[in-house]
Amino acid sequence: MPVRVLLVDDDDLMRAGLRSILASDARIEVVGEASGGRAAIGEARSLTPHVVLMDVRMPDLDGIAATREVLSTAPDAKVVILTTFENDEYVFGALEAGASGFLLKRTSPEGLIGAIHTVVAGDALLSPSVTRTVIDRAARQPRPAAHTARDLGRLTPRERDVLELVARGLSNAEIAEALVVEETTVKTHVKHLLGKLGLRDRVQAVIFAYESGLSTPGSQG
Amino acid sequence: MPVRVLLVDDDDLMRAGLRSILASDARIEVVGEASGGRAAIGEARSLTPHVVLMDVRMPDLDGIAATREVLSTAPDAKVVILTTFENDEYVFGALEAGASGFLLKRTSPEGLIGAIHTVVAGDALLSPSVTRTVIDRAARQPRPAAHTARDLGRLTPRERDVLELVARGLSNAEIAEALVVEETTVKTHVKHLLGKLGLRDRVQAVIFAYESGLSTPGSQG
DNA sequence: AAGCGCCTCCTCCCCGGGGAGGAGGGCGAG
DNA sequence: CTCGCCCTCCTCCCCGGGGAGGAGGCGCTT
Repeated sequence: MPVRVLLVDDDDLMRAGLRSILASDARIEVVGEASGGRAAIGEARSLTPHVVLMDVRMPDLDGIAATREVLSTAPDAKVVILTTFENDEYVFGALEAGASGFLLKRTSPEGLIGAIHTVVAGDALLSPSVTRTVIDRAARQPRPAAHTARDLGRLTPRERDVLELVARGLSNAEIAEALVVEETTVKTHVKHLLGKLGLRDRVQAVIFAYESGLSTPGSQG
Repeated sequence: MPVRVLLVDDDDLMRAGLRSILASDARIEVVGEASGGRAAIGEARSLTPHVVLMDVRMPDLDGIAATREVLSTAPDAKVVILTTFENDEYVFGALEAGASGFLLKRTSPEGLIGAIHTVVAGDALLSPSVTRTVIDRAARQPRPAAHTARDLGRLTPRERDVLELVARGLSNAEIAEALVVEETTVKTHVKHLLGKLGLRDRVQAVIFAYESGLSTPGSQG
């Protein structure tokens, strides 16, 4: 039974190239292609590939977000990021999204084929130069976080107020009391900020607050 | 100019085997051997190898400590850990000590030779199965702190598991899936841990996790 | 004047989550 | 052996919170 592979890249030529490289291994079958993140999500669902080779930079939805989506609907699939750029944001974004591999496009054809078999075996793999940066973060952990500030900027002042209180563990009723508005108003603000930040519920909002630096450990008892 | 390599392993046969493998590559020269950590430190100083292949389990001084010592006196040297055991303590100990690679002894001869050239190029490299654990730690993050131990200590292991996933923003259903138990079981654990910690709901549990150091900013996206 | 974003508030609806209480099995300590 | 803790799972119940949709007022820009 061959390994089912889905190719995701906005560049037609790149997909064709990958297809021809993978054709050299009889244990690998390319079951489909997608030229964007949105399409990839649909294809991943309908084609049930074992491995998704995913580009990062794509017009409609980037590879990181697409990876997150694909894995949420198909947790058994393995996603290998394939990109030209070695970029910390990409690397950690991809890994946090659940990617099993992060390869640079300068990888050899044999390396790519080997990578596919490696991830189906349940192991992970990174390009050597990427490994360096990952190790640095695993050994001692700094923290970048740049895009979260941008997301916060999308919130209105009132929404930020509410988020802050949500992150303190207050209920909607308590927030309403604190801000001297009705509870329904609070619910509206919460609804909006969850939507803007792409979060499911207030639990994830608390996590977001801490991860983005809006809240910090020690800021309360 | 060949790559100068120092072999460190308490097993004579292993050193002989490594020597013969490396002999197949003309770009590599084995300049010395050591059968223990203490000896390795001295040899590394006098022989100025580019790469040290270091075993972990050794009688007098283990490979992790030896790595730390070697690199403190010869920061330009690259240390590659070579071990039979894939052990989290070894892996992170080695990486924190500054090792450039962590290979299992089941690595192929070609892989070993490739590894040496990889690290001299300034890159790092891990065995695939090790990569998996390193990624997990780089993506999510590390350890509880000491002062939470009192409160956390009141929780059963299972309750701590659940708290950790609650703090990641998972719903009860998702936690159930992750732990392979029924949702009702998860609800029971959640109920108990909330009671023990004196918290009202899972939102406050997330806050507790961050404030206590169980979760840390940077541990997720 | 028209349009837009923000804040405020509303209703209807549904679900996830937490409370209460109970039950069986495994396992270690006394 | 028995007691007690832990893990597992169950039912019944209720409420908080989030989704959908709408509305009025205010102040900004065009």
